[in-house]
Amino acid sequence: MTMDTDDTDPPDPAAKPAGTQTLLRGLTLLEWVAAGVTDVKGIAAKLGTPRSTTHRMLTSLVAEGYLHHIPHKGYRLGSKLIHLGQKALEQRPLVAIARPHLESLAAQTGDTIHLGVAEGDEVFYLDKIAGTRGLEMRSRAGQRMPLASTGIGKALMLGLPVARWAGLHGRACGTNGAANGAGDTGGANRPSPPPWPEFAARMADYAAWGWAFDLEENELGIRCVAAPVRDAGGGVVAAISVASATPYMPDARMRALGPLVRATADAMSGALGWNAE
Amino acid sequence: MTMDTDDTDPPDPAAKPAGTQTLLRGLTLLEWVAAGVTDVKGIAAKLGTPRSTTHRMLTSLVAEGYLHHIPHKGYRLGSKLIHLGQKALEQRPLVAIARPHLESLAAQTGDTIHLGVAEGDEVFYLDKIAGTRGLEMRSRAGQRMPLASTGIGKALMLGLPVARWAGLHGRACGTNGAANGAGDTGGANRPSPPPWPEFAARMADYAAWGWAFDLEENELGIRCVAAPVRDAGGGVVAAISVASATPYMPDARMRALGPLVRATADAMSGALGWNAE
DNA sequence: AACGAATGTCCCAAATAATGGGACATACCC
DNA sequence: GGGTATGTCCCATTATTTGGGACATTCGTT
Repeated sequence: MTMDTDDTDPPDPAAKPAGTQTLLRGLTLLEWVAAGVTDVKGIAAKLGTPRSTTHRMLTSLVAEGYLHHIPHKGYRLGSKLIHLGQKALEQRPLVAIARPHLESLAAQTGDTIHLGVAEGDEVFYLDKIAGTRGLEMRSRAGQRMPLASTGIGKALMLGLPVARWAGLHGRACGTNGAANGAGDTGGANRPSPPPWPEFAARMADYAAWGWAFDLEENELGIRCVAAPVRDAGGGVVAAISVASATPYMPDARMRALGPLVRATADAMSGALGWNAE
Repeated sequence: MTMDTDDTDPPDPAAKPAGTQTLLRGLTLLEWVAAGVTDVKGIAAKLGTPRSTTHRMLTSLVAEGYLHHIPHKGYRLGSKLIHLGQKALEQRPLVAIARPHLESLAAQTGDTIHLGVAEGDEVFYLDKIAGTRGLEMRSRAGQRMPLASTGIGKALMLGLPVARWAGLHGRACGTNGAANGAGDTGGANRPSPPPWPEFAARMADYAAWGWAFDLEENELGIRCVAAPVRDAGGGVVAAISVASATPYMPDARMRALGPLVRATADAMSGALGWNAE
């Protein structure tokens, strides 16, 4: 038979303590179809249900739009699933999903944690957990910053076409608060990112590592390590970062933090449906 | 955004000829959650099942990852649905075939590109490539819209019998969200298509040209140019469109875009086995 | 601090809803 | 034309669900 997508894909070996056999079976059926089993016979086999029963479910699912039936070609996932999937994405309160991970990271590092997404050419902070090191960063959820001048921003840029990097870099250098509605916090002398050649070189490294640094390029005295968070589509939808005062962030510690931050970001990605492939 | 707990959203009033009550109920439950009903009581009400039964299904669905349960906040769609939704998209060969063409169009125009198919009296968006003009359209894959009120929809109508045009036009005017599964997020004041005589006249032009326009008839400030995609059988199976804010879409540009969009659509048709007669 | 509303949990007897074994008619593949 | 995978229907049997209720909790409000 067609050895398409291998077997053993969506096993769903779990024990069913439930009292909803039919529902769960149907759902499992959908998963097998998602895994590439498209013929009645195969599905019945995977499910362990007789042809009769299997076919009945199949028909119902098609009638409701959860499956698409191509006469003599087999079954495919239907458009209702596309719709639900999209809704699921929308409903996912990123902040809520992220919280536990952020807290875990905060607990492990003791530093300030940020969660942000890209909005236009800027980072938009969605959440923040203050560090326990005494000093407080004046960042806050709801704030914006140029993408190219923050750790989170650079992590987010890893998900953008490389062609845009130069432009974003330029914006971060020149535009020091142009038409930015946000009342600037204070110090007018914001540091600038390094010149383009070096910036590009660093970004290349960050891309290779899977996490990014910020070496006092945005705020003097503050360094941070960030990593991108991906969703089911593989696109970067957010980024998280661990930031602290330079004294607490020697080079060695930053290098050590990289894998940890990335691992946390990846865990979040998983919660969003991402599958490393 | 805020998930207004609308009513009348995903009714699914259909008659259940099936022999799979439990499965269908569970699926309907998912749809209500997608529509924004997040509390047990509300769901039970919508479903017409007792608290006991409802809760049992809820628990099973959560256990399987189809729902996400936030302790005292209610239920949300789970990540398994995000996954299935993604797979559903992947399984549509059309999406895969279309991608490169859409990307090419996006690169050439810099605007937002959409791919959609007809489902009943509506357009079903399958894919979208956001434009590079900064502004973001709130459309998304998995969404539905009346056929007669979008550029893609009109392009799709070119493949339907002329006899149905009037009916579809009427539906787009009157029905402001009938049994539409999409919880509409915003303004209730959606523009209407032009009166029938003029609508018909324009459609005739579109048919002659091989592409269609949308002049802020669906969304104020948004104009678009669309063209139908045909398969080997010659039937219209999908449509693509280039959309942007009115300032970027002066009449002259729309006229120029027509041939380009159509050429891209034809290229896709070719990939699907279509041969211009 | 107390109270009411909404939920999370468990039980269980009844009966409804799903099961699965078959018989047939078709549509394809070779 | 023979073989095979499916689409369709039936039906008696029984396993699967159902749904009413009692409690323990938790939360928001008074």
